[in-house]
Amino acid sequence: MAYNFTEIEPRWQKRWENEKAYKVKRDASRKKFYCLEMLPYPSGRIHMGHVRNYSIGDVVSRYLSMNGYNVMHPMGWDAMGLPAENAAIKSGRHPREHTYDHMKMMRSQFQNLGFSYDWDREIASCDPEYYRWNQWIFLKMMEKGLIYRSRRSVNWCPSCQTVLANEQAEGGTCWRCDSEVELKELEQWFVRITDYAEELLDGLDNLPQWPENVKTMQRHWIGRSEGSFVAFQLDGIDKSLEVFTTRIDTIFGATFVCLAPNHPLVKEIREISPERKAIDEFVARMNRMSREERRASTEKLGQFTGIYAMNPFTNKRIPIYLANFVLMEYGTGAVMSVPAHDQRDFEFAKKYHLPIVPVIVPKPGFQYESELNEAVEAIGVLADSGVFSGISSEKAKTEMNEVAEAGGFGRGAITYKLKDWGISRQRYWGTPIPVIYCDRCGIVPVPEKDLPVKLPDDVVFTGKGGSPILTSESFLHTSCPKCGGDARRETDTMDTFVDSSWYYYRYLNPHLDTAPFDVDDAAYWTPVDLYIGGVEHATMHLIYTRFFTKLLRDFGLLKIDEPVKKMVTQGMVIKDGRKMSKSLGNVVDPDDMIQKYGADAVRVFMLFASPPEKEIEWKDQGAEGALRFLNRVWNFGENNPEIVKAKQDFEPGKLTGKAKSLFQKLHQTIAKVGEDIEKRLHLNTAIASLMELHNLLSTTLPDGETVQAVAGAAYRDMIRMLTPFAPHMACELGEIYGFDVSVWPVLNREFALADNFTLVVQINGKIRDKIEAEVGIDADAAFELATASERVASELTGKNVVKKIYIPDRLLNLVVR
RNA sequence: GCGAGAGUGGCGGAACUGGUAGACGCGCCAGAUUUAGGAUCUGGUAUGCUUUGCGUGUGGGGGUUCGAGUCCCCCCUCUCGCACCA
Repeated sequence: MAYNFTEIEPRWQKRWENEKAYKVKRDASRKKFYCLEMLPYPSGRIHMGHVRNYSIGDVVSRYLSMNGYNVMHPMGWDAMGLPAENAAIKSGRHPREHTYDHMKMMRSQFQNLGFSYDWDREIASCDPEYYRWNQWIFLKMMEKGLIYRSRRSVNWCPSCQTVLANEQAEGGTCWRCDSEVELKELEQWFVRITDYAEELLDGLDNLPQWPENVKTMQRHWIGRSEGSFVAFQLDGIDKSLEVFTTRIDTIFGATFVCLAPNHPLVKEIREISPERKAIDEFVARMNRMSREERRASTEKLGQFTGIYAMNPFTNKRIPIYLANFVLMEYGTGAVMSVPAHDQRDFEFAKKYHLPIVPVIVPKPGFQYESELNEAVEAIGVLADSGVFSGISSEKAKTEMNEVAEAGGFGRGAITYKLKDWGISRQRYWGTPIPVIYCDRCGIVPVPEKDLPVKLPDDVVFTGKGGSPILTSESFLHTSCPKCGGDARRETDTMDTFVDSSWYYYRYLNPHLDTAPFDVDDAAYWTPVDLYIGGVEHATMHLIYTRFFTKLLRDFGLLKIDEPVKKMVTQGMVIKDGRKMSKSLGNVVDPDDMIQKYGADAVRVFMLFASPPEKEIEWKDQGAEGALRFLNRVWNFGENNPEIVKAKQDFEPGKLTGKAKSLFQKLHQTIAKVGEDIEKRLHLNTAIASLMELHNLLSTTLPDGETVQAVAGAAYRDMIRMLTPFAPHMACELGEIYGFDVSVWPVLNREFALADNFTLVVQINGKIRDKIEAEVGIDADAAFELATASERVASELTGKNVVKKIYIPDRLLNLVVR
């Protein structure tokens, strides 16, 4: 019978499902492996990126299971979020129905690919039994003082009267009605992730198995910087203004101060300023500028406020400006400007004709020109800096911090670019934030026993008039847990990044109703040994999830500091050199491909085309090639059943000739495939070496019983090694020919050693001959062999061999003069 | 601009610690089989030349070394990330 994947694949899929073939339990007697892939958003259809991501994880899971590991390999759904809510606005269907339909469709697509998930552990983040633990964690954080409320601006559509997500406000207009989007400030909930900034940064050093680029991106994202806060007294009002600087050593060169246009002090300054009108105009102008406009231009724009500040070190009066390049989000939203030593300040000073005073000598003997062309940003030795003149920048930083601290006008400090995590969303399809507002008691957390706070069903999805939750009377009105009086529920829901920050712990006990997960199970299964997903999550998700692990550890639930031992980011699947997208019309549908080539061939191609971290270009011809390979393997069995079933009655040590080299190749392949999967995850070369083995097997004509017996053994082991890649076909072949494909072949390195090698003879580094030689010969023997070659000998006549370099079992290089 | 990574046949890629560059596959060419096509099988496939051989060749230039795709320096190109972070 020809290889018929259409019949074979569904049959095995059904069998795996019925047998719960991939169900796992905690088992202290076995070594565990937690293999995790990023859970998908249930969009309804899987795409090639999913196929690739999950195929990689499936190979590792199956391989390690075959090697005796107790492998946890779960799957679930990142099921909350905006798309379902948008669909509800369009169709009127409840997001829940929509989402569960999608999950069902995608689950069956995953099953069509033959992935080895323990479906009994499936989770969906929209299930109240899941998100109640988001709420539980929120309450714990509240208890620990890690939650606070603050104002933050959101995109607001004045016509729909609703908050818009960034992607709904692209281009500055509302996605539904095209009105111009405004910024509106709302009270929102924040998590103090910055309390963990230091640990999140330092922890990166303990993750040797994470890609360097991901760690670098996280370091930049966290953005630690050491510097100083310094307060500048305002002239004329009893107020001071705090700046952050990393270069307090240059403070004697500070000739002005700049504020972010939205700095809170601006309101007070304008009251007393003679420049009030100009200030208002400038602020309005800045507010009109969109994010893109700001990003596009590096032109320095500023406005004098008419007010002055006192430099606490020089006691000189310097002007205060508003400047477009000062960001309210970072530091204090105010900077001291030292144009001689900071390029931005320099450009600003040039434009507004402000004095430029150098106070750092970068190198001994350095002379400043009368007019600078650019700022001198290097550190060096201080000059014209009062008592600090003559000391180094580094020393000055320490001493000036001390002086500032003693004088009560400053201190050394560390700031981060990482900001506290705003988790409020004015949306329906998310986890309700478990808080109640009472007129008498204020903000009251929902008691643990009342969890989960479920999303209401009596809501209307119009896309107008704020969050749909506001339309639910039953949800809105409640009683205060403290005083029992009338109260109102919080209507904000959580950012869905909360859901995905800890889901892999819930897989351990998806139905536990007394805790998010069992502490002992966590001690056994965690950390995740291998996590595979897209690089696009290098910062947000992968920082949040590290943060949650540290939180849960501090709540006493975990004993680990980091959630993931080895992280792998896989590259995109592209088509015609471009990202697959609906608008380009180049989307390849996995279902179509499975139908055409079978799941096994699709998997093999996806893994064979490229190493995981690289981009991969989908090509039908590539999948055809993979199918051809599988076909050849199948047909070998079909055409040679007596070989495949041949008994393994030979002594490996006594093999000779073809039988011996085939057996060597087999063991070389076992070694190679194992290493490629385990150490480097280079599944492409693993598959290549299986192809090589098959090529040798099919060209080694079975002449004689011993060769036949070895060929049979080689074929069976080859099928076993194919199981992680093409599980349906491998299982089918195992069943047809009656051998077990659930155990990985045993490697014997001794058998992998060849008897002969090709001795490469070089003269002065150029290859002059290649000679068959016995493994293990010494340099003299190699030299003798080489000189016995006519070609080498002719090159040597009349010349002296100055040096012989022999690399055992590889190469002999003769240096000749 | 800053940071990270990558440049190897017609294409995807291999070469793991400096030691035979191009494994494996795709495509292409030739042959076998076939009425034909498809499928399958066999062989070939970096490049130049005066082709039993010799030379050149891993983005370009230099260097270290007996020996460099691999290490070092300079330059070019591309991809990704960050982007006025004081």
